[in-house]
Amino acid sequence: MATIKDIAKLAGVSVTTVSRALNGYSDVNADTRKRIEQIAKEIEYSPNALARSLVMKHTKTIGLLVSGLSRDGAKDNIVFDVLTGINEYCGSMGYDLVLFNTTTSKQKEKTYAQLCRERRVDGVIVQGIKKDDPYLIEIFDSNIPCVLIDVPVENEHTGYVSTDNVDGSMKAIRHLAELGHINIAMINGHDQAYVSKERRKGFELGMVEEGLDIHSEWIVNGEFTELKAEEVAYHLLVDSPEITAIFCASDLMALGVMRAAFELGKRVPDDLSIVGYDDITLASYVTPALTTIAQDTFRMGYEAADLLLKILHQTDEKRVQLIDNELKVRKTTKRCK
Amino acid sequence: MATIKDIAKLAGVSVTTVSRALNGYSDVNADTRKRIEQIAKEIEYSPNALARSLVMKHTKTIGLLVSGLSRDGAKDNIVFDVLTGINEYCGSMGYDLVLFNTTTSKQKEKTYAQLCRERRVDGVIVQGIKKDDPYLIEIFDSNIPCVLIDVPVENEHTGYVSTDNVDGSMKAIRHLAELGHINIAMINGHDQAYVSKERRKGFELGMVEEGLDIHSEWIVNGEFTELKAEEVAYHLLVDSPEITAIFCASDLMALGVMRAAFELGKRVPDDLSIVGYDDITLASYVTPALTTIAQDTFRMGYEAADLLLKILHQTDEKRVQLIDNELKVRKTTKRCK
DNA sequence: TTGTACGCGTTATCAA
DNA sequence: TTGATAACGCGTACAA
Repeated sequence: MATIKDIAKLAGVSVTTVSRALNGYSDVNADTRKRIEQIAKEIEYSPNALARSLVMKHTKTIGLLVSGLSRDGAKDNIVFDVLTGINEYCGSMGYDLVLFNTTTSKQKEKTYAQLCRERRVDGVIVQGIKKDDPYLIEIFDSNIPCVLIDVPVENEHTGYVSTDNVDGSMKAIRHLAELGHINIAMINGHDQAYVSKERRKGFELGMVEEGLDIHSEWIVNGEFTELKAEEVAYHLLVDSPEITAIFCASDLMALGVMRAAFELGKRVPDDLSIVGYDDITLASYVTPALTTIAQDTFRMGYEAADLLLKILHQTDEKRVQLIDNELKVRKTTKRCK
Repeated sequence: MATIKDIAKLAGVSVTTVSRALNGYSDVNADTRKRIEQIAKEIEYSPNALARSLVMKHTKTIGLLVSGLSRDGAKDNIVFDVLTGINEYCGSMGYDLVLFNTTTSKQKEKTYAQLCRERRVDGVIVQGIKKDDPYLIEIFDSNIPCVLIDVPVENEHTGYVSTDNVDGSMKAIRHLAELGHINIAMINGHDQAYVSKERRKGFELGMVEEGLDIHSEWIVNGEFTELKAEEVAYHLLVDSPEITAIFCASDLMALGVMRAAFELGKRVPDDLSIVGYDDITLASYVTPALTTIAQDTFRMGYEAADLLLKILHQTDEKRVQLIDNELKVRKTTKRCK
């Protein structure tokens, strides 16, 4: 593989001159520059990013730490959407992405800092991390620039992007209340997710705001999975048939609830109204189409990358970026009988 | 950031010894090794992969060239699934993934070889590339180990993984013929995709095998998009109401055809049977659930990574890996009236 | 405008 | 069992 040394030899100049010519420095003769560029093209020279990074102290790469990069993560397209957003912005800024492997046990031995430092990534974007993940402390303590998705951590070198999950949930409850629903239940995710806490808070705030009673036994965890949500919703609806509406902390769980309702012979939305969260692709394709709180996940990724690069270049003091969410009324909610 | 030099100083030995100790060489005193490891931990040393790669001539990274990494690529979860499969295998083998940016115009100036050589990736996996993409020639001509998804290119250093698209399509036609369908149309993708050619061939072979007439005007391109497929299917069904079944080269397009049927007041599957291709997540969630030819896209990614590493280490002569596909009969196909 | 010399952090060769 | 020393490919003071 060709190096600047080869070019130097061929052009009869020193490597310094070649380096300067190729990097667009002004203090190099126009003729020599042209000659050098010509030769570079001829021998198909590509700069060695490794060698360059070694001396330049930056790699122009962003590390990606993604938990949901597993087989069933495909159903909700959230991870993918965020990834796409990150990719879009990073690409436009000349940064490449490296996917870290946190899934396999082999790599799990490595600490967060080790992972990042080995590859010498300039910064990291973290997605799908749980509250009790040991990485979280490391992220905070290390001095590696980092942006998290949906996990509020703030620091000199770390920030986050999220949506207003409290407000989003309140929108859902308001919508349900407007339709005359009083007995509203909630299927939440799990206690290891920050969004779950927020969405529950929004649920409760919304209920209070609307003057509705909160039955704490009507708030159950569905583990963010369709199956578990189906199961808990089934029992919930059997035990408390007076429930007329369920707010779910994710669309996937809402799908599970729809199944449970079907099994019990309850029609959606006639007998049971359902509101989801996320607006995944499936939401608008299932029948009936799911009413949900939409998050612009692509934009979350895009803004995360933007925020990270700003932290990197210290061009901004901002450490938090909130994205709008929006109630999308479709076919799973209806006026209470 | 700590280096082996720091450790050497602290331990009172040479860098050579440190290097050997940390890399598990046998010719180093047990005591010194222990001391070195101890110090390494204390000062939080991580090896610099850049420096190592510079001398080792390999980076333990695989480059990913993905075309469908765009916002609407989320609907069909194919790209994501393949990515997950690649990630799974590479992770288990200690390889990291770097996502190349081919989408943005800025990076589009770079040639394939430049992209790969700059980052010094050990190999590349290419997905979603079209027949007329200039990269294709480069992939063949360069000597960079590469595995393509669904593009038959074979070489000393390049191979591919795919499914038997001819056979898959024949399965679809056989199924339709068994149900008594005679007037079968096909919505294909576009001419820049290899799979389109294959699936068309399978369609035709299947029709011949079943003794059915092929109407060439009943084979139209839907560009692999839902919208375009809906449009062409609409016209097709208006012009030729005798059509009772449509085979689509992708599930997304099948969804478009379902819409077209709905607009025309045709019931699926009573008035029109539809078979898709891919078995994306949406396929089993829409109503009626889509009959389709399922591809194990996760496995395609997994096997692609496996094949690539084998080419890399020259442990196998194999350059092609075919994955099974399978007809999944659901609710969009029915006996012809 | 150009060249010399050094350093980035590592591994590898050879000699001690 | 250990240590100098030379690479790897590049950028950059400093000198010319």
